[in-house]
Amino acid sequence: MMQKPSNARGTRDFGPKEMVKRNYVFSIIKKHFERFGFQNIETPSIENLATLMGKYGDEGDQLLFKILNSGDFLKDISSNDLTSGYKILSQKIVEKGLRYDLTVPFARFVSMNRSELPFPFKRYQIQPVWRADRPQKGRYREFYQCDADIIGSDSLVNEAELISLFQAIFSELNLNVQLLINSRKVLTGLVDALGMIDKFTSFAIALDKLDKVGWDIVKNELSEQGFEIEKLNILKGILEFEGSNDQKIANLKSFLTDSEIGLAGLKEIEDVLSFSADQTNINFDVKLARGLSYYTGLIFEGKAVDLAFGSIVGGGRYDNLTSSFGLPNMSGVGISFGIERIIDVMDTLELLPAVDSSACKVLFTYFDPKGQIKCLSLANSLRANGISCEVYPDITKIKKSFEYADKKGIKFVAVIGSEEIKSGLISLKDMINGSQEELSLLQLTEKLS
RNA sequence: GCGGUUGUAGCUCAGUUGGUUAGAGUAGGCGUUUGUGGUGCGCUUGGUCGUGGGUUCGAGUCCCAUCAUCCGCCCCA
Repeated sequence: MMQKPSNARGTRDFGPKEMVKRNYVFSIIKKHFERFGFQNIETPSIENLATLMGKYGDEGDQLLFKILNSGDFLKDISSNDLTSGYKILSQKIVEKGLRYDLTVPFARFVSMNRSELPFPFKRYQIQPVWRADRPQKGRYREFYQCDADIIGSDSLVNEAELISLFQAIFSELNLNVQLLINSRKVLTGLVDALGMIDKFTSFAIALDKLDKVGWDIVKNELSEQGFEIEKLNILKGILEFEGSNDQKIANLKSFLTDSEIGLAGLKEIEDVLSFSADQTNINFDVKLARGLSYYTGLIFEGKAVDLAFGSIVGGGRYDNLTSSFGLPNMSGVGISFGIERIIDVMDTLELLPAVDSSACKVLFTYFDPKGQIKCLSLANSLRANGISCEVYPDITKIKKSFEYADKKGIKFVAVIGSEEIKSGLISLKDMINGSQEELSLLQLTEKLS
């Protein structure tokens, strides 16, 4: 019996129409990556599980897709192993996993190729990643990440370049965005000033959801962690402070006077902003925390202004990404474009092209075997001149080929019948306005070039 | 991992308190004086009602389970 086919959970097919839209966004991002001097690399979909495990926290480890060993994966398993729980057992029958992000494979790559790469090394990578997450709106089990990183330089010029890159890409995509920036050091300074330096992670997680859940919930969560109410009230004033980036920095300076690291963070933000000629869509936001634990310096996050859709860009500076692969002291900074969400947002705002600019321009059609042969050779002449075209494959009612061209959005149909073969001309019909004209091959080539 | 929503034709959905051969629109196919598409008209192919159990004389409709879906939460892009 035939069973109804379906996609694996959380995965999607992309038909020709979707691919036109996706390729449009991908190509613009790729173009700007290269314009800023980033070099393309790819890494395998499959990594050794040892490379991936422990890099994303306990939650992340659970979301890794694991690949069962091939062959008789049970041959070395004892009955004792079978009763010791899935965690122990899976270590013995699973050695590989699907990549969870592009950053960790990149770190492995840099560590392995350190002697051959030019440093600072700037790479970009656009590949799918997999997470065994529960799918939701804007969240899939297979999705593309689109990362650009600079590793091996701690200059703030790199941060400034990434901000320029961000602005260049969204300017061309014509999507209205805002970039929030902050520094992990400022956050550290804040926890320090609150006297709770050992609670940094809980503090960052609570702060990160302030916009979503409101101050009261964040306050309760922090006071349960042991933060003092009076100090939290002072914090509230800082978080709610409104003004220009410079005013916010000045305001925080007075609060962080005793925190060396906090002031250093503020200085970094000042410096990076001073590199940026256009600051209209850049906002210093103390509330920005970002979940990933490997960030150590400046962090940033991009959001669409016209549509609430979560963050569509994330990034920041990290100091020790490659140290777990045996390459210490490599400072890097990276930006990741959430391309699936960018596409979703732009699709909703109807900013994506509906027609394929690379589509065929002409469909050749005919009535008999003589016309068929003629069409094949005419098509190849056009192709030799860089014009994309196709030949309708079947001898059938001519109407069929017109419907086909219409559905595929092919703009012209060239008809070759006995009259055309006799005259040596081509009847070319414009499918948009319905007009028809007779052209020589030369005229046709010129018309479509 | 937790809570809720929804599963009927390729797609969007209707289907009254359980009651004969499960409907519509749209898409697809064929035709509409055969060398011309988009709009019209006529005909027509598609469904063991997500799957598996149960209650009943009788289940698309009620109950249980399971899978999928979408929406929240955790987390994340």
